[in-house]
Amino acid sequence: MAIYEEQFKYFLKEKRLKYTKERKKIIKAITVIQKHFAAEDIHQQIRKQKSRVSLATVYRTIPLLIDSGLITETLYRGEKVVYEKIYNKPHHDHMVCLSCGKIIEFSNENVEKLQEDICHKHFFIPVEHYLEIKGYCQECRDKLKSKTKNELNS
Amino acid sequence: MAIYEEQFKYFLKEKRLKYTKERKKIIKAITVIQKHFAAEDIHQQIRKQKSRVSLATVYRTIPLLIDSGLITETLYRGEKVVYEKIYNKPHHDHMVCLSCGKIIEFSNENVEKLQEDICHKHFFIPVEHYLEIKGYCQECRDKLKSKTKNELNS
DNA sequence: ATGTAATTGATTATCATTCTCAATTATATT
DNA sequence: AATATAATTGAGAATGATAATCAATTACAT
Ligand SMILES: [Mn+2]
Ligand SMILES: [Mn+2]
Ligand SMILES: [Zn+2]
Ligand SMILES: [Zn+2]
Repeated sequence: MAIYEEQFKYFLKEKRLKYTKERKKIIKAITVIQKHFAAEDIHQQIRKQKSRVSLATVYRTIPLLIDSGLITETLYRGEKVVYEKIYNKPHHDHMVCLSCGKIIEFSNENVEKLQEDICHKHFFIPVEHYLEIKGYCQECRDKLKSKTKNELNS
Repeated sequence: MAIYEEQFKYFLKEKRLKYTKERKKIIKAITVIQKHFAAEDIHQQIRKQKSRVSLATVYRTIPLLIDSGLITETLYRGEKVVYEKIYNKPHHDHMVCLSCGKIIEFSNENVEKLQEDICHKHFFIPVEHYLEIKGYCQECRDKLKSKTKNELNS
C-alpha cells in the first residue's frame, strides 16, 4: 500500500510542503487502519507501532489528507468526525445501527442519478453529498422487537 | 400557531412533566422562528421578546421538543446542531451552498422509495435519514466560474 | 553548508453542549 | 388553601473535540 505514501508525497511536493517523519507515520498508520476512523484513532495506531506524533499534528495533517484525495469525512456520529480512505475506492453511503453502532456501506446508481436530476432542477452544482440512514441492523432487530413488546405491556 | 403549544402541553402531561413558564417561552419562540435554527437562536428569539430563559434550559428542552415530534435535527454544519420544525410538515432533504450557506429544501418520492428498497435488501429497519448535498447555488455559480478560470490561468 | 519558510510539540484557547447543585416551582393530594 | 414532593431552574463549572499560539526544530532548494 505504498501507493498512499506515493500519492501523499506527490501532493506535498506540488504544494511545496515538506514530507516530514510525522506525516510519514500518519499515512503509514492510515494504510493499516481498515475502516472508519477518527483523529484519535490515527494517534492510537501510531502508538501501537511504538512510535508517537502529537495529536495536534494529527489534526493538522487531516486537511492535507483530505485535499490530497486520500480520505474524506464520512459520518457525523454525534461527537467526533469520522473519516475513511477513498483513494481508488468507489463512492458509497452509509447505514448506521442505532443499537450496536454497526456501519453498513451501500452504493446505488439510481440514488446518485436522482440526486443529479434534483440538483439540475434547482440549478444547483453538487460537489459532494452524505446520505446516512439510521435504523436497526438485522442482528439488533430481534432485541428491538422484544423490547418494544415489553414497553407495550408495561 | 397555538397548535405547537397544545401539542407540547399534551406531551408533557402524558410524561407527567411540568408545563413551566420557561417551556412556554421556548415553544412560543419556536413558533416565531421560521426556518432552520440552533439552540442559540431560540435563546436569542426569547431575548428579542424582552424575556429570558437560561441557555441551559434551552438545551434541556430540546430533547423534549424532539420527543414530542415538534422539531428534528436537520443538518450537521460542522459546529452547531441545526433543528427545524416538523410538526405537520412533510419530510424533506437539503442542499447547502458551500459559498453563501443558503439551504435549499427538496423532497423526492423516488429517492425515498429507493432507500426503502436498499434497506430491505440489507435487512435494515430504517428509522430516519439525512441526505445532504453540498455544492453551489445558482447565484454563486457565476462567482465560482470566474474564480475557477483565474485559478486555471495562474 | 546555508538560509528560510514550513513544521512540530506542548500548551492554552475555543466553543458547543452537558453536568452539578442549591433554590424554586408546578401539580396532585389533602 | 395549605402541604408534600418530585420536577425544574439558573449559574456556573466541567467536558471534550478541535483549533490556535509560539518558540524550537527541521526539510529542502540553492
Ligand atoms: Mn464507508
Ligand atoms: Mn429543512
Ligand atoms: Zn445493530
Ligand atoms: Zn450560494
